[in-house]
Amino acid sequence: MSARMVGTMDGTKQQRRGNTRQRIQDVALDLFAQQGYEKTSLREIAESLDVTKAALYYHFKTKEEILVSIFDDLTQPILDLTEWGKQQPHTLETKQEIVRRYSEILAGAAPLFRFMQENQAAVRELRVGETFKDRMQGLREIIVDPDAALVDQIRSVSAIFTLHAGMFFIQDLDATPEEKRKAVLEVATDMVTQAHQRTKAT
Amino acid sequence: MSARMVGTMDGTKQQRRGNTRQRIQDVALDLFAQQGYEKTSLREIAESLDVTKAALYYHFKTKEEILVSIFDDLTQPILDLTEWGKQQPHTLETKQEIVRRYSEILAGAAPLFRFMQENQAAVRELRVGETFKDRMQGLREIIVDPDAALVDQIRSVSAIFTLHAGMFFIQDLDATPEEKRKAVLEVATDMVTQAHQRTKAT
Amino acid sequence: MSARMVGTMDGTKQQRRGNTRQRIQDVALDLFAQQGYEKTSLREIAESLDVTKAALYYHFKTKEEILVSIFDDLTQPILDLTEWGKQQPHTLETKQEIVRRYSEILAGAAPLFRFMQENQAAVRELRVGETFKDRMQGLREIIVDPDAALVDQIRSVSAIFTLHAGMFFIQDLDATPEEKRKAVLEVATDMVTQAHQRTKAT
Amino acid sequence: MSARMVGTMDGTKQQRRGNTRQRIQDVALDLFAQQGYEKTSLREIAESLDVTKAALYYHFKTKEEILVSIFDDLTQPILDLTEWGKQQPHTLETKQEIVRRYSEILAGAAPLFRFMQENQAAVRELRVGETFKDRMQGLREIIVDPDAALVDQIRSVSAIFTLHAGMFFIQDLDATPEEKRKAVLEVATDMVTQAHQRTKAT
DNA sequence: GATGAATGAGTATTCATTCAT
DNA sequence: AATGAATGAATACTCATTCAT
Repeated sequence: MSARMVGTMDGTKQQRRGNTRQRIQDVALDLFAQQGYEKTSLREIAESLDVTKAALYYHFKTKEEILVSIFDDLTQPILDLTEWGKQQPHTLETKQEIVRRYSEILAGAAPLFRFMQENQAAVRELRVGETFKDRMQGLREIIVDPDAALVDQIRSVSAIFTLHAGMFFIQDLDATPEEKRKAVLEVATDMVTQAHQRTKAT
Repeated sequence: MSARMVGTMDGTKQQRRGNTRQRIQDVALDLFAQQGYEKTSLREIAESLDVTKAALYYHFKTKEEILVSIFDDLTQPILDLTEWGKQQPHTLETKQEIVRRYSEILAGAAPLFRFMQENQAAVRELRVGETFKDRMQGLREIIVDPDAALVDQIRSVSAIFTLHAGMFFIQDLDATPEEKRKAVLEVATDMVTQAHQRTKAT
Repeated sequence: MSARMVGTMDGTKQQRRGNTRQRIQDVALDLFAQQGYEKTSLREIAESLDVTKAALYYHFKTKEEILVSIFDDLTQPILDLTEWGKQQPHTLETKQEIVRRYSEILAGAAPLFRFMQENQAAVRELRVGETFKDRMQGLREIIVDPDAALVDQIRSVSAIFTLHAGMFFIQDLDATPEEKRKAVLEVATDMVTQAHQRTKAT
Repeated sequence: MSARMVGTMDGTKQQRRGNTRQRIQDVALDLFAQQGYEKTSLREIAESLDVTKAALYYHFKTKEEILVSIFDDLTQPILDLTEWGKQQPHTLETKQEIVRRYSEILAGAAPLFRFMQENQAAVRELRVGETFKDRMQGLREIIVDPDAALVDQIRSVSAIFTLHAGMFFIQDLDATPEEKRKAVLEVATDMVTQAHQRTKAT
């Protein structure tokens, strides 16, 4: 269920060698995503792992740092994508490719993005809040043409939101996850395309 | 900043007539929206109003009930809109009108909707969580055509999501709030229109 | 169910003329007996009667005073009995008569005595605690012969305790309440008789 | 005064090794017995021990659990006695032995039994309430002959109550505690004997 | 690489009581 | 004869964090 698989080849209890840090991150992310950041207590995380709270403090300085560490690991791809995007010409093809790759990133770390979406208030005063905003801002600067009409700027931004929405608000639609992801991507691509073309048509 | 203004014409402290209940709701909504539901304590609300915590309990049975009361008051318009929508033919014009009116409802109770958006995790296990889901579901059933292609269903849902996102994620764009609202509405209308027309074209 | 019946001949809501004080006492005693003194809140009493807490304060100065008023009304018979007993010769017949009459008093105000028995800790630091002790002490002085052997003194005290216990700890025995009361009375009388006779035999 | 002594040979404050749990139980029982369960707050217990309230929660999950733990430790002997009694023939000698041993158990955990007696109302809705009832029921089944006349059944039950009463309602009689315990035991034994013989005489 | 024991600050909630109307 | 509005003090309980071992 978790973002990163923890190889537990043998069912023995003695698998906890050097991987405790990872296990904490995995369990924490699952709980954060399910119940929210504030509602998830360190006691809960510790009990889920069958270690003491103090053990968490051996690996992380604070509760926030657990989140930060997960976040940093899992949002690195956004940075990479932005970096790549900046070096490309601002063509339609680039934008479409960004949208496509972003869709993959989202799918690859769904619990984290779900968490970020559903805990904006809690996350706002945490360091990750700012960082996330910055990373998203980076993406925006590539996708949104500052010379475009307001409507088209919004169309571009909305393309990204559509991807986000697609991850969580569409679960009841009647299709396989993969079909849905494809369809969402198509809609988002479409929006970014329309925005681009209308701008160039001016 | 609050949804409903509490006229305090005179600065005197002795204005505590019958309006305390309202004042609690107003202050609570502001704080919930700013800091999140969990992070906002009853102590904080009470201190903001210069009353004791016990006074809050005279007016509301629990913390949750404060939220519920605000929510019930402020989301009634969605119910009304859905009711109206159900009685209309499922034409393009109806859908556009729904989008337009929904945009107005959103603008009219912005702090609440911002709160709901940013506190989904916290709200999920509260009664308002379910209720909100239900109310949104009602809207969806009018706007989304079950016979439409998957992409077009997504386009419709995304239109609504765009309206929501538009309220909070677009603040840095360079335009007045009213211009932005108009533009967001235009994009959303456009999406719903495309979804409708593509479906009918089949 | 309550100690004193409140004539509610008509089912109308308007029966609350001058009897509110009484109704408070009745409801309070029932709740005190069921849940204990500490666990019964004035809110609960008020809600049971469909009046406000403040109304209770119109009739009684404090929570304790509600209990005191009930207690004073209902334990008067013990005082009367003691008064009567003092004027009698300390014969066996007198003691037996005391036991018999006390059994009736107990049966006539069962909820109060149950309450006193089950809430000794709570009642100890209330005025009624002291008062009750005093009243029981009065009875004891008549029934217990100071010249009797220790065992026989205990036998006498235990007779009274048997009456008390008989009211509540014997509910599962297979007999009608009236049969049980009679049987308990017989045992108690027997104990007091044995105590008396052994003493006189010396 | 407490049931179990906590050896604090040195008066130093730094004795907090592994005995905190025990100290909590001891202090709690003393306070519960003195003031009642409801009236005794965790703050009070904590302050008596010079630790914080949170420390109590490290050792016990709830206030009730403190009581349960004390209760379980201290009423185990009743279970043992019942177990023993079940394996014996239901002779007079067995019943007398049961009464004798029960008297010792009572004396050995006087504060707890005093507490149970004086806090029946409070204890009724706690787990210990049910458990205690069950344990007493076990004893009763051995001592009370179901074929005996109602009076004799009551006589047997009353024997047990006499033991209880003996612990608390006889403090003002003029004799040493040990003398009193002996005398109470004699009375109780007598009652059980009479009940037994009358039944067999039939 | 962890635990056992504890803390300080906080939380939502409840209670008996007051008082102007 | 009673209410509406409020208070001050308390309660059981939780949390993130610390630190000696």
